[in-house]
Amino acid sequence: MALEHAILVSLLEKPGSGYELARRFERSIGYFWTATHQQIYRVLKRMEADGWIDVREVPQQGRPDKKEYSVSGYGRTALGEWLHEPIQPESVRHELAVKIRGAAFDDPRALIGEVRRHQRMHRDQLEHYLAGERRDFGAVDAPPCDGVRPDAGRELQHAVLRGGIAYERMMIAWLDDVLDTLHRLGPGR
Amino acid sequence: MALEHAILVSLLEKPGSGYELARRFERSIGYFWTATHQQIYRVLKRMEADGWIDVREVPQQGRPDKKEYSVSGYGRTALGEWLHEPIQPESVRHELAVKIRGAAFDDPRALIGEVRRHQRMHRDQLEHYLAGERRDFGAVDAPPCDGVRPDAGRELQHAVLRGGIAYERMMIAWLDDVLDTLHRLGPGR
DNA sequence: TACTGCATGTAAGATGTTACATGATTAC
DNA sequence: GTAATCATGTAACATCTTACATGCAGTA
Repeated sequence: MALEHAILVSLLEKPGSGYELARRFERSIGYFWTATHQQIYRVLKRMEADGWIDVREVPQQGRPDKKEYSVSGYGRTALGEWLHEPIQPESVRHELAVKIRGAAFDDPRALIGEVRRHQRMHRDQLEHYLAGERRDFGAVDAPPCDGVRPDAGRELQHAVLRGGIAYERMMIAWLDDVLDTLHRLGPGR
Repeated sequence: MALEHAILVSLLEKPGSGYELARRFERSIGYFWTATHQQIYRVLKRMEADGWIDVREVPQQGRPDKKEYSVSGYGRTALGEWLHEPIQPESVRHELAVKIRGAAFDDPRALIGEVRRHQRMHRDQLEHYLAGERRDFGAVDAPPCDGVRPDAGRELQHAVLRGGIAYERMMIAWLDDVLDTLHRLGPGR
């Protein structure tokens, strides 16, 4: 029941159409919460019916008109309430871990290519995050100047991005470990 | 479409009933793939109908009879095929990350307690993993003796466990970073 | 007597995925 | 002309979650 809330956060950061939200869920917020455009349109309708968001028809030239959604006061309250609720344990799905354990019943070395492929994807994602960090948060971490209030949104987005970076680095290192293990084991049973 | 395969792996490691599988999905394999007993019973039925698993009625004394499932040759083939398929990108859901970004539109400091709670849970999970590692894989990493074939299943389970350990350590460190950030930001807008 | 563990299920509803559908503009 | 981008949706199906349901044995 949190796609609604992810959408609220995204619309508070910047109002936009269903299409634009779908694009954001392919990057940025999508690194921590995925959704397809079909889901988004369905949920936007419900949120509008519930009064969490307002719509504004935006006529455009050279491209189809769009509906720009923004968060209503009511939606903001709903987000606040959600923020104060404790999170319940998330359901985990690490398909690669299941495959690694399954490899014991097959030829373990057959997984090597797949693990390498994943490692490459994680390296790419890390590069992507680091490029984003350089672009959006600069290379130097300037110490906060006295009297200058740090921008909470920016700081928090950066903190989340640092989490993504730490995750990718951890995965790359772990997959090195897995590759070592797979190489040590001979051909399967 | 991978709960089937997680069940195949678990049943290959050790045959068992639906109830026992449900318990395993609360520990061990459950650290990488979650499932409730309702899901498990439903999928076991389908797998049996598809001939992936065999059932054996086991009468018991002092407790209800159970159905012990084990993987058939056909199921083993299905697992092998799945192992050779490339994994497609998994859908991510990090509710805490969404909340952290959302905190910019509320009082960031209100999240501190929740973040601390998560950090405690990750510390507990780390302790749990480390205890399991000591118990199941011993404190010393004995160098492989010549001629002694390492047990693939054991080695791979250990590799997956090391992944869990690395993940928890990364999360604990990142949440320290997040706590620093939340403290630096004053009360919300 | 009440609770916990073992053991198996059904049913309803929410959510997520995949495929289909339309139509204009812009770039190659 | 062909493909990609912008923009919005519907429909069917699969999966997941939550609640309900049963019944016996052992323990506090």
